[in-house]
Amino acid sequence: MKNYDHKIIEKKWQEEWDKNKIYKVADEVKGKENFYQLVEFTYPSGNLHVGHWYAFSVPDIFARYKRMSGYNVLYPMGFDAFGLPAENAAIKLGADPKIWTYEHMDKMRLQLRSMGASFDWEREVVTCDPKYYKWTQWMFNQFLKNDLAYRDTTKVNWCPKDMTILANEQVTDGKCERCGNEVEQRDQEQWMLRISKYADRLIDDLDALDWPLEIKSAQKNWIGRSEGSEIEFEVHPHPASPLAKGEVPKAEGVRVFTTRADTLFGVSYIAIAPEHELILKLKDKIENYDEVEKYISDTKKKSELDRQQSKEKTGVELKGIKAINPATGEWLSVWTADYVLAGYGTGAVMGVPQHDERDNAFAVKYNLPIIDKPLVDAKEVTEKVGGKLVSTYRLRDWGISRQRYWGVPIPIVYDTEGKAHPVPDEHLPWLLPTDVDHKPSGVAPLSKSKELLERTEKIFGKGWRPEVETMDTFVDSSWYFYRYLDNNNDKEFSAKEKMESWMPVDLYMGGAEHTTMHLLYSRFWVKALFDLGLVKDAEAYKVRKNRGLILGPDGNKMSKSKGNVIDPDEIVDRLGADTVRLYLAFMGPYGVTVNYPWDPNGVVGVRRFLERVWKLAERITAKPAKDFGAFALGDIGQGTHDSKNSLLASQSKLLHKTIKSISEDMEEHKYNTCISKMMILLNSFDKEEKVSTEDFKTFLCLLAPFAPHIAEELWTELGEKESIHLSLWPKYDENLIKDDEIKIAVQVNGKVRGEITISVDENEEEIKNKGLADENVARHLASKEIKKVIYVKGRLISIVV
RNA sequence: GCUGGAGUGGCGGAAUUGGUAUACGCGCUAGUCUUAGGAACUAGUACCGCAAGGUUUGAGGGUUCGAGUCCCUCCUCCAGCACCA
Repeated sequence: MKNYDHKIIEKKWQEEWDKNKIYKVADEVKGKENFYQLVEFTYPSGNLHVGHWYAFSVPDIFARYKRMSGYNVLYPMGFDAFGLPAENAAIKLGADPKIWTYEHMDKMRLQLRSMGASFDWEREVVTCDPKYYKWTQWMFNQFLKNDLAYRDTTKVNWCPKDMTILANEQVTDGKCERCGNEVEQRDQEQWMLRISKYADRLIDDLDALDWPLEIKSAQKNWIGRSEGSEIEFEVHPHPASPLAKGEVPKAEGVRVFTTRADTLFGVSYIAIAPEHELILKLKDKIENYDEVEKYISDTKKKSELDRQQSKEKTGVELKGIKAINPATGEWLSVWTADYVLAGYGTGAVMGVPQHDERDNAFAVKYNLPIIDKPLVDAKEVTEKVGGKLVSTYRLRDWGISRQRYWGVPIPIVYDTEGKAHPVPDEHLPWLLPTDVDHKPSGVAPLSKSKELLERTEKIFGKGWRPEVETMDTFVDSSWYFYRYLDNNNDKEFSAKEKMESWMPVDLYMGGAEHTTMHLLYSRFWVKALFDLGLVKDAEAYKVRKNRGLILGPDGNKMSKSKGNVIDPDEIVDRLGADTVRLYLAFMGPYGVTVNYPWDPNGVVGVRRFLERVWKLAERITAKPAKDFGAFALGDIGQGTHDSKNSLLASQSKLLHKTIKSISEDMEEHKYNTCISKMMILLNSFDKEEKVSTEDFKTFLCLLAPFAPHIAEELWTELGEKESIHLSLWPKYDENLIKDDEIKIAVQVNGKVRGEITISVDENEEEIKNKGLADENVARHLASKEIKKVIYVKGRLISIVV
């Protein structure tokens, strides 16, 4: 046998598996249960990093384990191919975003294949393919018809120099991250999806899901339901104000939202958001309107993030107007303050310095009364003052419009009056035009496409114009898992019977960073489809596991500037895909959000393990010596385990114990301990003079999900004709793992003082006596009086003196 | 600040879920082999101590025959959210 040359065997088997299509998945297989394992598909950045390996090759271990355990496993892969990097390449390098993206996908497909993962590539999904986004647009149309999509104005960060909208994270200290220019808040019309309508169900349906609690609570907090009261306070021009001119003050109402209606008697002022409509309405009655106006325009300069982060409370009193506390009839001053957010609740709060920290800070700063009144029943008082009990949410509707090129065109056209109409289904996919200039100019790139305009006029009539916005890429990833099931269907987004056989997803593994965005958007999307009768489940993911990050060797996040980036291609080239897979799985348990640093020595240690497996195989395949007789290597079948043969019996015992515990750890995604148990087994095999071929083959089966190439190679060397990956996961024999004799500890006052060997059928009294008789134990008992002797079955004896 | 998670050798981590703490791997030390070794193999390796023995799971307390695991107080780190009324 040759040396372990990963380059040769990995290439060979990847080609062989491809050729024989061993990972091709049928929708139904007689006698097998379907198992749908999903991982978040990747953006085609053009280069696979260690994070991708961790995200895809480690879950592949589980997919392979499930397949060997008799399930019909679907483990698909695709590309989330729309998005900003392609467009930035277009702006910077003059690249065509489509060509850029498709070239990157070609490159990444090769890199992904080098993992030796068991993806069924025939089911690949690419979100920028018109065959895919036709259905994204179709779903948008469905939502539009059912009042789940609407047009509204929202505030966005606008960089006047770059003439582009910025995400919150692209704004630092109110300045554009790229050019350093001051960022403005600008009103932007956009298409919105009514995720807020689903807020209650998105919270309540979490209960039935088998998801980690931390994800559930993160989503709950994100949605942020709070139950409280809406109470109206009358607002009057104050009779004493010179602007009131003796008129009978006319009342306006300001509704406040509070979770503490029980503190209504302690209200000392009212504060409204600077954007609140009341300010304009009472413009004429506000004595210090100039000052108020200045405060409002100052507020506009701050991003929402800045407003929320500043610790300092600021505000301006609206002089000349007062509010009345509906419970007490007392006059209250009215303020505008930027700590009150227009988008949350009603955009107005009642200030209760006695019971709220922020209100207290505000009251102290502006010298407002701090009123200490007894609490009342919240429900009762709400009703008494004519308020109502309501829930309010932190979650806002989802704005899906982007003024970008490389995305799904929103399938809307406007008639000559400017009224919006959906592009009828027969014209879908509503294609992304190609004749655009990518240079940012302050308007959406699609507005410069002649082709799109001509298409629109040709179909709908002269004077009609197309929507020029594209969709947020979170839309694309909200439903991709349905498309894997039926990726070539041009009649439906996915056939009902295919969804019937596969959905919901049995296991969804992904990054913790997607907990509140992707995962929540997708849950909303599924519920909307469900309500429209388009899918059969209101939740798509039965089990979700989040994963952590792989850090650089220095314990920091990998980044080019820190120079701590591990290049997987280089390591795969040097040590092999099997080694990288095994090492990533060995670092720690999967499915917990813990970050592990990459240890360049650790990965070599794992390679060593595979080398030793290879050497053991060499011993086994070597020509058996003639006089080995009944024990000849390679000659012992699984049926020949015989307790009279002590050598093989002890070997089998460990083997079967290992099968049992690896199977258990697999189910909990503790791949690290699976590997350590394989190492222990190998250590024991190495010490044996003889190892049966059957036992070694069983070992290879355990190894196969982790290191699929080397396992396949050695399996074939041992004469097997069919792929190891199509064989069955080993079963353990309950009788073989039973111990007749076990060692138990003997404690004196909680400290281990001895160890005795007992046989399983010994009775408790005998065992206790044996323990007391142990030499070292007896020494510690000395002449002390024994108060109690406790025997924990099969574990220990505890003696109390 | 709030919420969630976590603190175990020099390092990544293990611990049958309240029952012999430190499995497995890395690193380190010594040795064997070698022209050489950043290879391979063998042995050792939680800490203190020559030893007997003692100590140890972020700190302190508690429950228990027995606590890394349960309870209370505190400290530190990580993640998410953050003036949410």
